[in-house]
Amino acid sequence: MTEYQLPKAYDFKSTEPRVYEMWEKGGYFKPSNDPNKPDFDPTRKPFVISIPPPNVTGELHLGHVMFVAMEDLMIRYQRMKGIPTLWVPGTDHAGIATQLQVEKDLLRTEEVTREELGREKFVERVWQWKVKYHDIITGQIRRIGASCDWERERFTLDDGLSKAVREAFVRLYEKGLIYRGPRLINWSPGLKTAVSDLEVEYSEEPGKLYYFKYMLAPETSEASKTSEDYIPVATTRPETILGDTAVAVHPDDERYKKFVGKKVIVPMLGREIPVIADEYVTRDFGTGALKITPGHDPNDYEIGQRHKLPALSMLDREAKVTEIGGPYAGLDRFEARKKLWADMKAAGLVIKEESYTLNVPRTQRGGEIVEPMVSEQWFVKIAPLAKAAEMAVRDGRIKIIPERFEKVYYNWMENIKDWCISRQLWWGHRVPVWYCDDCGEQTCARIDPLLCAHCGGKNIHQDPDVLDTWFSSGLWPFSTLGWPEETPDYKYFYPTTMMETGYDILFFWVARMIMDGLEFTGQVPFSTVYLHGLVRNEDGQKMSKSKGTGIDPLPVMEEFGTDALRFTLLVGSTPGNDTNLSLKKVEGNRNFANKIWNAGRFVVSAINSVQAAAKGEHDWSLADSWIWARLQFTVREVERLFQAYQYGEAGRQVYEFFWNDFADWYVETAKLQMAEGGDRAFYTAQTLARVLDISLRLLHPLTPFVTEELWGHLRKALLGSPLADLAKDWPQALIVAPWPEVRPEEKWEAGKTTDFALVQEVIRAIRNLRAEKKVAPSRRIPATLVGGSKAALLEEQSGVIAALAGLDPAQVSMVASLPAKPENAVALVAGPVEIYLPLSGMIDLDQEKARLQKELSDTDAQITRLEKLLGSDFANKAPAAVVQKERERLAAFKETAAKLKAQLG
RNA sequence: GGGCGCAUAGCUCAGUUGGUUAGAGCGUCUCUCUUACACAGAGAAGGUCAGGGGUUCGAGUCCCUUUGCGCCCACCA
Repeated sequence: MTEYQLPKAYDFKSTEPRVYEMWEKGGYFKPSNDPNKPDFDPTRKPFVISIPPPNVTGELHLGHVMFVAMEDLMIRYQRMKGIPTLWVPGTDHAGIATQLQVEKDLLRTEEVTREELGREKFVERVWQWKVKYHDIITGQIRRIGASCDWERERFTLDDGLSKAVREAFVRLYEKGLIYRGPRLINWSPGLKTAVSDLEVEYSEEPGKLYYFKYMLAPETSEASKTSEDYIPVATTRPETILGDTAVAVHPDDERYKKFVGKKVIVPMLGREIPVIADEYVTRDFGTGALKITPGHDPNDYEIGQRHKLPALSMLDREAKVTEIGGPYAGLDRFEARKKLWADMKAAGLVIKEESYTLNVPRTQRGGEIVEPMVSEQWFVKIAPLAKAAEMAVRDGRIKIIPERFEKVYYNWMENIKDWCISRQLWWGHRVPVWYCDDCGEQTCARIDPLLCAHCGGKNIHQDPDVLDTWFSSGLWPFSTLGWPEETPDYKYFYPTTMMETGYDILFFWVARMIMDGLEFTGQVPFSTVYLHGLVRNEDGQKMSKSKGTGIDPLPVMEEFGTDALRFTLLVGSTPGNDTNLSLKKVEGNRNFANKIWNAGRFVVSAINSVQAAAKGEHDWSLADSWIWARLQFTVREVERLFQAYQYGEAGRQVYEFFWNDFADWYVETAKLQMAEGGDRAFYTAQTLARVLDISLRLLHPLTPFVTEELWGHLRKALLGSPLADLAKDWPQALIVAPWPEVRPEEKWEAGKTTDFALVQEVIRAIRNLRAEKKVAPSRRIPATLVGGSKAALLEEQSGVIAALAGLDPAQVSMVASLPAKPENAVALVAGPVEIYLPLSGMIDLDQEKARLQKELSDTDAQITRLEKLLGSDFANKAPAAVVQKERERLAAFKETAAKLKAQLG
């Protein structure tokens, strides 16, 4: 006999790393059908996920745990179904984020700026950083249990992906979809780079609306010298007055009609600018007159284009006033605002200031106020790509879950603007364009050129800018598989199956992958997009490192185990909805993992106690049939819910099955059956083992570590026991054990589940009364059960009932009927069963009567309700099955009522 | 300005083709160291499913509307 001394509490700390190493070393993460191997079968359709690559910035957060939990669940489920699965891991160089971190680090530790270090040296330092933090983050992803194929790991800046980026850029360039030019872009003065529209976040902040006078220029003011010699204008950014090139009014605005075509004087600078008419102006906002700064405002820029106004750059890259600002040149934008306003006040040009709530644009990364300015940048002409990407979702080639995000996606695609892809950074893919100093032409090339493609001159230099991080991320699903090469991996695993990520990067990433996938590979990059919600803290606040409201996943995993955290995130969420993580929940799920473990310990000890195999067919007890039926139901439900992407609900169902049905009820009855010994013990151990086995398989995608560990013990225990046959075909590890299927051929019957439910009801009724009457739990009491049509069932189950309800087996009598009501006994009614507990000395007759009376009136209320229901149109219009169900319930209630009435005499 | 989500037990949340006694965990209360587990077991209390209207035999679930909270997009100076 093999004995296992499993520890009382599941020790996840030592188990998790050991189990993960076993998986990784065992090669279980690699696809079962590898196109690079000789036995490759191209007809087997794979299931593929590209990981959302974590940044190499060294911050593990709950978002990572969330996507690993979700994707690992999907991958493990498919893998157990025998489908070749590939989960491609990797990391993202994360241009701005990483460069900022390294810059900060350098300044802190060595007190050098990147400029002092120089580009080449700085980039070297970032690579060093990358190596370090890559190891940290991938170590942490492993720690969460990600079963991805690490041998296929990629980095957005590695050679292969750089080649893919180059290829993509050149193709777009050659197609004319990439262009360079001066445009109004979002400039981050702190980061000193352009950022895309998506990287700008707006926050409501208190500010002021400044009203001032635009004086009419002298030579045209003759006619209205005395009364109307200025146009009142309002602005939230007075410093931009320095860059004004017009004042606009609505063409139909009677107040200002006479000014249109005339000139006004820019305060403090004396420049003359025209008054123009444009329908963009809202008459009833502010003063109804709008100052136009084409160089520093997107709307003004457009108006400027329409009216051919010059766009003056009155701010430089550090947001200091340029020489355009005359006397204010060199001042910071906010100092300039103050000084200019003060000067205007002194000059009598100020009308008033008003409190005003501003919508301030700030950069997503640095957080400082973005300054719109005109700058020479690279852009992708996005409309053609967007159209195709929109269609792919509209025609169903890509499905987004939850569906409501499809609308959001369409809306974005339809209103998309060209994408500014150049960044004035050093860390990233360099723009593959060279400028010729001789002829001035551009050379865009896949391989670094030595000569100008136009004049053949040698004096060429590469564009200093790098590409937006998301430019390379957009290629991720195919670049990681070898594109642009037609590698075996690319041919077999692309297009991928599932894109699972947070809804917050739908535009940043998902949309761009779809556009790029269609453009470069001619195929959708994945067929399903599953968007999970964001993980918030207990108060529902967005977790933020700067605000200190974040929960660090590592200590949580340290305290409660990875399974507990994963299970909490999966079960606590519905697709697309945010979830608040509370440590109480994680603790509860730690308890669940421990429950699994301990139920497993019991099963293993039961297996170990079996002396010999039984011969002949399996003899099913009522409890055996019931638990098996419940298990089959759960298997079917989990399968249905997994298919419908309702992972949380699936988790809840297994949880309930395992804890309530298996651990609380079946294990308790199994103890009695084990005690019988002989064949009964064998069959019971067999049922325990089979139910545990299948439960562990169902749970494995949700709680991989504890299930793997326990399953290993179960397998070993079985193989060393008379039950060895059960496990003889099992694989070495649960991670590759076949996914459970419903097996209806077994000898259980649906009717048995209601029989067991009745037994449970009888037991509960007795327990309930005992607790109510404060009968000591250790006290065994006599009972008489009147079973009516179910008398035989009660007789058969009397052992179970007695043991679980605390009855004295020697004083229990099961009868079909009683000639007379027993004296001095408390009566209970459980369905068709009457229970008499002769609790002499404990009965308060009036109290008893009141209890029964209440039960009767509750039952009568139900009868009345159902009779009314069945007498209504319901009987005609509702489906027959539903009506039938209600009829049966009514009959049951009537029976109970009759019994209760008899009791009350 | 446009769009979306949420509002269910004290707390955190499930409840996905509308089916009639609305569930769980935590917390609370009572009891129990019963040989898998006190990270446990047994029992109990607790909800007019935000308000109003409608559709239907039947609404937590579908439609309209009001209120409150949150998010996304756009960015009227």
